[in-house]
Amino acid sequence: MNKLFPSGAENSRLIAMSSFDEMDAFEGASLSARAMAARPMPYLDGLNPAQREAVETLDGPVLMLAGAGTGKTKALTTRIVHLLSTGKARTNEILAVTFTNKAAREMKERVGRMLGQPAEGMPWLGTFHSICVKLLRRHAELVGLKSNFTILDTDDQIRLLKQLIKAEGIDDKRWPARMLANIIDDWKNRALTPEKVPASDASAYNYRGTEFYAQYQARLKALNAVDFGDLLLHVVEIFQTNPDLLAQYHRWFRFILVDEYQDTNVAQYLWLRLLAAGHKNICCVGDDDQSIYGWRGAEVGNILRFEKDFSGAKVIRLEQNYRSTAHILAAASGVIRGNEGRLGKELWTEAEGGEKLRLIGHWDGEEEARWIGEEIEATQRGTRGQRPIGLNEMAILVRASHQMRAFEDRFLTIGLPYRVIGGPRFYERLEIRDAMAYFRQVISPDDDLAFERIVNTPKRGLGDKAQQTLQTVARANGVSLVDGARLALDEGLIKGKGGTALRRLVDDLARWGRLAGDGDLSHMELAEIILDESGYTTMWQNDKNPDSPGRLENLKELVKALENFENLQGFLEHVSLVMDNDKQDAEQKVSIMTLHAAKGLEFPAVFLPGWEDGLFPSQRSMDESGLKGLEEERRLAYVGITRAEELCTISFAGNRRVFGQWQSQLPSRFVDELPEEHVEVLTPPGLYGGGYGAAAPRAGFEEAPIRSTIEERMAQADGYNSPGWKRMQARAGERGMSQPKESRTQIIDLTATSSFTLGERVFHQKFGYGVIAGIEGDKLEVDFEKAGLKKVVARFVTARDDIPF
DNA sequence: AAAAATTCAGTTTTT
DNA sequence: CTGAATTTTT
Repeated sequence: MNKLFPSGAENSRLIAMSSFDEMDAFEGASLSARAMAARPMPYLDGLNPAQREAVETLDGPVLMLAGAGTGKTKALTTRIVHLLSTGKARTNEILAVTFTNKAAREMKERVGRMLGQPAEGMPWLGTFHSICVKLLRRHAELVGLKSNFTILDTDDQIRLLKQLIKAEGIDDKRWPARMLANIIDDWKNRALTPEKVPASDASAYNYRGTEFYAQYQARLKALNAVDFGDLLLHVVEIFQTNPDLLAQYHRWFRFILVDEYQDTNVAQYLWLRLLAAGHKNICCVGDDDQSIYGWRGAEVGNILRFEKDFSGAKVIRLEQNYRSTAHILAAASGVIRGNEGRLGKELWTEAEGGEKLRLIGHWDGEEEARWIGEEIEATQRGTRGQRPIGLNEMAILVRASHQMRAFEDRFLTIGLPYRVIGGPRFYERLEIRDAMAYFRQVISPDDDLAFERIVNTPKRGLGDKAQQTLQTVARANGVSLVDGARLALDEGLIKGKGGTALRRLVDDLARWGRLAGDGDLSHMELAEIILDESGYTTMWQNDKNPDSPGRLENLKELVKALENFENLQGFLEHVSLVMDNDKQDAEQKVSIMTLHAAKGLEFPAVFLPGWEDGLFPSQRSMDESGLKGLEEERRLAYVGITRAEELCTISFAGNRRVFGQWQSQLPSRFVDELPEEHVEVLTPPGLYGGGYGAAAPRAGFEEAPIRSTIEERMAQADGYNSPGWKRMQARAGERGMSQPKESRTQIIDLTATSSFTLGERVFHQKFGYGVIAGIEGDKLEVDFEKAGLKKVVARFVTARDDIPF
């Protein structure tokens, strides 16, 4: 045990720290090395050769390139077990870092299961952020913080910045705080402190970005607070400026494991490099083809450079896939092949058979949702001719969250149970954040941001002016806002209704603080008291909005969640780091989530809607990051396809509502990259080929309406490589959209004004035949024979005699 | 100071 | 088209 601690003359800080560390040291070490080594190693049996190599290569740097579904987690957890079993390391000597809490939890569980004992003794298995919090609490004073610092979330961050911006008299309309927050985040991701921001970034935020960054950091320090980026950055700084302390950790963490290495940003990379500098026993696991977080600072370069960074690194490829059919793998490979500069990896499988991927185009987003809904029901029943698949085993993966809406709408109307993963998070809801601000204020009275949030919530008659007074008094006396409030009250600066209410709040806060200190009450009781006596609960009870009852429910849930924690502090810490809330309900539901949220998951049946240029690949990615952006989008496509085990259905729509405005869409370029021989094109009769709803060009009769012949339609129907398809793809280049176009996906002139006339007989795909009763720009009022009077968008309607059949 | 009206910007993706 | 945020009205 003693060898873990520095012997002889170390400076006092290290000694002090050692005693701090002892708890961890004794916690984990249980089985003696010899006892473990003598045991057989049955856990190695189920591994394929590559996995086995990854598990057994314990010393020196290892890069495990693990493709999707190749048993990465298995290899990683087995490696930990192997380290422990061979006596190479004890539980507390392994630093294992993940990105998500979910991944950390899963790893803990699996290690525990394999060891046949709870893995509680892995104190250093966690996310980058949670491990950094642990480290930073120990050494906070080295960066001028107190160890009870608060962790701000994005919301607090922006409010803080807004204050700074306002104070400088800048129009935060032109220069939003949001933008500044993103800039600062980006700098922090790149491990740049205000002094280190390069000159090339000087123009950021109207040439005042660095200035504000420095101000912001100073303000954080004054508030004894850190934001997310700081967690990494402060720890890096501590290590850089305290080599002896770092050396201590080198001895401490004898083996380092990193999950999802392709997602690390510069700060995380530096952090790892510092920690691994001694022994170089670092094993990074990742897949360059699944790097999809470039936009938030992840550097694919980190994984591409690994061999250079760690000389003598062993690179092990896991390529045997245990998840998907050969068709799915081939399709995924076909798409990802389009990327340059890959480390190179080809997934293969022993599995045989399986269905091809399915590709289908739809008229618009709503029809896509409708079709997928029906398809899900058919798949569930097994009507489609293969085994019935439960709703839990199906997922819809979208590029952007706003796409979810169409599915939710549709599924609600047909009563198909669904769950949205990664939607608005529980702890981000207004009422939860308010409640937590109360808790924060009670626990740490100096938390001015919390005070600002609660001072007039519920309404206490303390408006802008009163709050301004508080700020002034607090600042003039150099005290926190609560204390400032006390002073202001004593001075009689705030009178009347607001004064009374403020006095009451201040007294309440003090009282709750004492209750918290006494420890006579459970923290759950205390929480309830705070919420009730502050009038916060009452506020929602009196609110007549339809969502108020839900909010009250959430507050109840919040209090219930407290059960699992020792005290309020512990809870608040948990919340700031663990923002997940996948409450597992037992019901069978289809999952709807973004492609990003789907990474690491798998489903027997996967639907990938919205494969349209501009949506996926997203226009924004391509505008902002050009080819790099496109490649990341392509990796996203790869991630999407490889989530599927048996059935993968890709779809696109010809028309979609964007910003409330109808837009025509072209199929994604990724559609073209799907290898033909692994794809089956589904073509609902009558959808393609200028039939329904094809508003034949009517602006100006000079242009003869282009209409596909029946032969052409039939040719088109058997594949997306048909001439019609190719022609449409060729037209993708002309982004002008000025002249009417015809194609199987109904490219329609958006700029042409409607040329329908009153009284004209028309046809609408959903409502049938009708007569035009009114015209408003591109909107028509149509009196339908069956459906009655409706307003419809002109291009949904075609003249009666356009109907071909 | 609170409610109502009006404008405005935004849709990736998140530890 | 929606929700947030700002401005105007009460």
